[in-house]
Amino acid sequence: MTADTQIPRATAQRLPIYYYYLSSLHEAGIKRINSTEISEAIKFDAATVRRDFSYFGALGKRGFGYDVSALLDFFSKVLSQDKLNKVAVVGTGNLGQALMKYNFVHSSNIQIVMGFDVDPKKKELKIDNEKDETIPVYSIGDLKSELNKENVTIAILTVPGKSAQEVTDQLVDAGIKGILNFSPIRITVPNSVRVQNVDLTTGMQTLIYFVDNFENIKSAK
Amino acid sequence: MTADTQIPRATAQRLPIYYYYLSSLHEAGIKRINSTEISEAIKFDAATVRRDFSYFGALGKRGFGYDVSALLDFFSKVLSQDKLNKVAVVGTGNLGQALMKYNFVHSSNIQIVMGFDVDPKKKELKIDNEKDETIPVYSIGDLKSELNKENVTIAILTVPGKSAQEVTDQLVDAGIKGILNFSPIRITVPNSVRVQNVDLTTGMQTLIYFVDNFENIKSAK
DNA sequence: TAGATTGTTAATCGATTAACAATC
DNA sequence: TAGATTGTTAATCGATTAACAATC
Repeated sequence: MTADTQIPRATAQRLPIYYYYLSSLHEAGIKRINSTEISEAIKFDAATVRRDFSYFGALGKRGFGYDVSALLDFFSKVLSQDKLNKVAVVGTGNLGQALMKYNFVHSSNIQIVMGFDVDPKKKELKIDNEKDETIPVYSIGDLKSELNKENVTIAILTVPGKSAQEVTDQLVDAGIKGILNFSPIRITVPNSVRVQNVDLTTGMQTLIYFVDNFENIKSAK
Repeated sequence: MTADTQIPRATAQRLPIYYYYLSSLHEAGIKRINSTEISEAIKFDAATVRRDFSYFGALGKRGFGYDVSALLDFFSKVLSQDKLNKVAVVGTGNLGQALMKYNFVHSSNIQIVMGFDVDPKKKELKIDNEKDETIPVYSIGDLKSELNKENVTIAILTVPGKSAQEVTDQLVDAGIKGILNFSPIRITVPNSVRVQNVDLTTGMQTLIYFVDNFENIKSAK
């Protein structure tokens, strides 16, 4: 939880991958693992795995490897798996609704608790996921008050590119601390706000480019 | 379309961002742009922008900048915006259905034309997006025949982590050339198949980590 | 021509990986 | 102890960026 050293971005991005893999090992009753086996499963170099872990201290035992349970517990704390993170979807068009319907069913620590839209008649989205929830949708005008009422500090941005920056400014003003950005726009935020881009359409376009231009891409390795 | 030099991965990943930005400029009637303005909009260094463009040849004019229309046309060809890319969703659970519903509405060159699931009673998903389509869902057993019938070479993988690798092997066997992987598993494919990972839950977990450990992350810049 | 901005060289930075001494 | 595997140093690689000569 408290890291003495600064963690490189690249390492931080891999933490959820490690966590997921360790969970699956734990579930399968595997008690012990080494960096080579981890490496084979998640496709990062074994040295990268050891280096990543070592940022958090000496988590393994030389000549032995890593204790799955202990490691899982540790990363669980690092990734705040114990606390519930309430999230708002901003922009309840096709993509926003799709995400509300999905609602991170397999992550117990993430829950979408409200949506916002310019069009306030999109109220009360009936959701039929495993949890059978109903997620309220509010007008964008009520952003600040509704977010604060429920203490929501993470937002999923699924508005059209055109309004992405404008809505971002409102989110920042409302005290949002993290934005999962689905728009193809690179939004501007103050230094205290974190942005994570999810490249959906962009990722698909890149994939098509990679497929069509197989030979031209450097070291696909 | 034909690049003389090999394109670095990082550059290829930025192409759709450039394309999207150029489209918006074109739509706004802007005829001319320079690397500094592009840089400000998309948040990559101006030198990175010029370097990226230069992999495709000398696309600009010194002392002038870039002609928006010409650049847009060029990238449109590079990214195969003219041809329709038919895509299959494999795993029609919450996330898969959500994506079928979404169906890349804003990208005219991408279309989800079929889905697959182990549970074949999930047939005929009624979709009510702008296009009012009905996308058929087949049994995973019919993967090869149905994909080949429609000449689908791109798949979106939205099966549970547990079966991700097994289903991937079937996709490869069926002749799939590109996989947009939503599972938190890093799948193994032969060298001739491209994989693009989309980190949805993973991205959200990373975001939460970044927010909670603001001070500990290196050079968030 | 003078001014502006590209395309590219060279320097820097961050991330990956090979190699191995430390040590369980 | 002998064998195995970590944690870390040093080398490498790829990507970013500063700086500027080329040139429209």
